[in-house]
Amino acid sequence: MDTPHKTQITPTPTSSLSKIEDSPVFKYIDSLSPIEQAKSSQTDNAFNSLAFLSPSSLFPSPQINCHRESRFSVKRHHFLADLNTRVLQSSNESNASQEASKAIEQSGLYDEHPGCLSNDGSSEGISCDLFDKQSDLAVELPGTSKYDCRSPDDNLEACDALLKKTSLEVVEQERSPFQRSRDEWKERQRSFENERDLRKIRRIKPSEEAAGCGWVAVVSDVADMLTVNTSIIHENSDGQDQRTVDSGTTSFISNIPEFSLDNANNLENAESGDHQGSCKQNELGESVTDQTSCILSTCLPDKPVVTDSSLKKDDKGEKCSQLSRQRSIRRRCLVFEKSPGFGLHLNSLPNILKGQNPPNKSILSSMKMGEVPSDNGTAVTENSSETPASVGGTDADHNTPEKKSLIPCRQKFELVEESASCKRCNCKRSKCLKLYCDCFAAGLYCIEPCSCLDCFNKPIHEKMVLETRKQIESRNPQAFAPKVIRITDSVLDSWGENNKTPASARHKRGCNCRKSSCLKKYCECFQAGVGCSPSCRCEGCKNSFGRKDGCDESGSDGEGLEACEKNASDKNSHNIVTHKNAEEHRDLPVPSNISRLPLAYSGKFTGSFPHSIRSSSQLCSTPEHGSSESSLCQSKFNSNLQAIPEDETPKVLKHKCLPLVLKTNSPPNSKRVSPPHHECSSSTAQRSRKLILKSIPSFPSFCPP
DNA sequence: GAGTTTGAAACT
DNA sequence: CAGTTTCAAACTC
Repeated sequence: MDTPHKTQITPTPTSSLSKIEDSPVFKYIDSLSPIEQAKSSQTDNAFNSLAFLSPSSLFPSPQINCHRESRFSVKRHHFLADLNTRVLQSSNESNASQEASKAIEQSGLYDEHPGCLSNDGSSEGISCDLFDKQSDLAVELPGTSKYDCRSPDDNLEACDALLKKTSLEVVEQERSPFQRSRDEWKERQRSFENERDLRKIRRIKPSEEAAGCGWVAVVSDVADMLTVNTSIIHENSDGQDQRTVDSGTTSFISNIPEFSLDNANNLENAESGDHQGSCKQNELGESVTDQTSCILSTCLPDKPVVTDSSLKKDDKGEKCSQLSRQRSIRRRCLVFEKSPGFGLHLNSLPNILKGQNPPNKSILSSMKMGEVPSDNGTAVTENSSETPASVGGTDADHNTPEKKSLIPCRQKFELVEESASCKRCNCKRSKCLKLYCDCFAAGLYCIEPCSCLDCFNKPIHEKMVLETRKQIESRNPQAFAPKVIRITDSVLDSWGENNKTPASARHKRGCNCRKSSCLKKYCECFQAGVGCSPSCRCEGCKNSFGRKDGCDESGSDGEGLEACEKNASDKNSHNIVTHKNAEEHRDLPVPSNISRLPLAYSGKFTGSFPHSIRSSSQLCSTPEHGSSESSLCQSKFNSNLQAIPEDETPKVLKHKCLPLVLKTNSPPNSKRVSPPHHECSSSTAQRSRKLILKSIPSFPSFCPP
């Protein structure tokens, strides 16, 4: 590998691919070398600035943070203990000159297969802190290595490699606390920087994709990002080629520059070439078609996730295929990390959808992003709001809970961002620095597809954006929080047996519609595909997904339904999908044979993309979502539900706001928090209140923390 | 594509 | 907090 060029480093938001060579990624490589400690603080400074200005920090979408946090914690708990043990065991074998990053990564791997090493449970004298911190790093970049360690053949090899690496960890322990601390900080900075670079690279894509956000472009884009960890997979799983520096970042370095929309093959080759000669050939032999599939697979979790375990290394080809899938998984994970504030904000949903272009693209994305087909052919809904341990009960045999809980989420984020790269806002006067701007509201920078004027919502105006954001948040802490949250069935029940929507979600603050009867996308509830709740102040609510007064949206309400269907048929009739089967329905409130686009497909999207995206199970757990009638309409908006951050719900649930939240749900400064309108009969209003009170115990607080 | 409608966001 | 204005998306033609 080429010697990194160390001098220049401060990547600007507009840095190009050419700068990658000068980018932190290379620095990261440097960091892997033994002389790292001798580096000056200059690097640190650079990192500091970058770290704090990175898009992620700039758009610290609450849900994102939450997600990360939860994810980190989960992983840590899972493998820290094992790691400690492992380190002790391997300390005797120290022949290491391996990079810490690899060790860390391995730790993640080990997490997946603790059994690959004898676990005597001893953890004497090992600093838990060290691993704890390393684990963080591991999570940030390649954290998902665990996914790759699934195959039996890989396990042993990976474990061996892991043992080798641990020596480094031991060395780490011997260093002074200060030094360690500093190194750890550096590591973190690098992680951020790497992430930032990835984003930059991706942001360059839009221009390249000028043609219009073709699905290929999007996929490629994703793949491009995901490339980062590919080598890791091979190295970890094969252990045959340890020559490379092998940190995720390193791999990234080698691959990204080579990657382009045109040479996805190169990408694949580069990934597999060093480690899997046979596999390489195999992949090559599969030609462009396979290329696409490979790339797609990277975006699509379903296959890898579900079928991995079932894969057998019967032959190289099979093995290669497996690796390819594993790669996909990793990539997804990485992408997730990079995502800036995912457009969970309701405002973002429309944009995301609007950007969808060709149906095929959408289909591809949808089919793989949101849906995680089980090996039995059924689809498994995402269920990430659950704790990893509790997720994915359907096929735990295949995958660890974490797989399900994490991958789908990442995919969502990833896809959202990708999709968001397409057409988005059209602000004329807000400078895209107000919540009027969908991009800004979603925590995203405006990019080429936007038609905005005088836009300040760009990386070059980071400070301004950040300040504005802070300002808005100071006014309304929930301004950038998801507008739609999941609610529990019990809450729904408390509202009234008939007030269930396909998705057990509701607009956090409720709508305030007066003329649209909550039957048009003017209504945020309707737009999100959720029913109105008692917190809505709408007048003449006819929300087909659930009226404020508790009227069932299902068949009984001909008018609402009619409107819904009409609306759905207007532009998206072709998008209506049919239910798959009862089994799927059970998990997938809004079944669809097509997309499961995790990203929110809001009604705003009027393209040809097939809707139907089902919402995550967490969101739509109600079994009866489906009156066939409403399902038609519902399918159209299911995707919106997906916008609900996987981890948001838990977070919300954590908040112990009073049950009467419906009244207090509005942010401190929220507008239009007037009492429910009188259109609805007072009796119904009262009933709603009573119900609310009843729901106190289980009602997920809508109010901010 | 232009104009209108709508309701959230912002402002007073 | 309520009323008004601004804004951009949704909608209509």
